[in-house]
Amino acid sequence: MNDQDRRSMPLFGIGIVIKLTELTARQIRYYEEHELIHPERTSGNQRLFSFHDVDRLLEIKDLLDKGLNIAGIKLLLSEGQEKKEVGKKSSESSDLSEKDLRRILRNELKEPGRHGKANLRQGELSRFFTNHP
Amino acid sequence: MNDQDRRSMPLFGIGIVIKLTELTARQIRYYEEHELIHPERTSGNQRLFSFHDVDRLLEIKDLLDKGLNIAGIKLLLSEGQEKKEVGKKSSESSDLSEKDLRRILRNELKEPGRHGKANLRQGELSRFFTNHP
DNA sequence: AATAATATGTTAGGTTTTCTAACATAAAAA
DNA sequence: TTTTTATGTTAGAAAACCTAACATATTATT
Repeated sequence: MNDQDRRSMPLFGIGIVIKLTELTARQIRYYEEHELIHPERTSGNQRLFSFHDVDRLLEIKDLLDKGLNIAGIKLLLSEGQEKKEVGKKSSESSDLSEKDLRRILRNELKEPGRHGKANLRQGELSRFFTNHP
Repeated sequence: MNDQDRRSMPLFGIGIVIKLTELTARQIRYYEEHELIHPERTSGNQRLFSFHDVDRLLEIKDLLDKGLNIAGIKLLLSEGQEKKEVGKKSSESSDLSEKDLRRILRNELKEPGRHGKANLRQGELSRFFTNHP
């Protein structure tokens, strides 16, 4: 089992995730509804979150704090996932380059620090529990 | 927050622990009843296990496989916990030195390997998720 | 061998947690 | 001003978990 597997292993119930992220259940489910996270389910349909999911949620929280909306966050976080996106004739849903948009958003956020609210920074949970590089 | 805190942070519901350890709920509760583990509880009295708890459970499983009973395991695993054991006039409950007993049990187990049942070895879960030293 | 202890299975009834779906609403965007 | 967005709240149902009790196979003790 590699690091990637470990980070995506379904481990946490929503109750613990609520405490870890300080998000509400409603928020977490809303972000899932909008495909920002994709937690597993138990056989009985209860959500099971991985380290990776929790990291994403912390990132989402951070970006919302910074004024982004769900659509923007979705673009930002979908970085690197556009692997075998087959059959998408250039610009399926938006009409300006998504890569450019991402770059814009990215730059819009380059002023760091001074957003001291979350008890766990950004996407640091799994790093917290995994390696200290 | 240090490593110790991380390892003892209550994170897992019993359902996930059942999968991780391949123990039954009955077994896990029985081991708690006999004070081999001390999982936290939610405000609603549901058990919440830490990495450390899961490690202990894997160790317990291993030792049971090797023929130890609960009492023996309890002695073995209580290693290092006899810090400020005040007011215990020498041998409270047993009459031969507990330290000796532990040493005996310890030696009884020095033939390793060939017990290939558990899917996760010994007390390796949290190491799996934390540092690779 | 007979009896007792140990470790675990099973079941029942109750409580807690989580689920979806619907409606409500403040703030932001159009 | 009207619409959209992100979140709150509520209700009813399902899932997960709880304790307690009784059952039982295996192992120890007498």
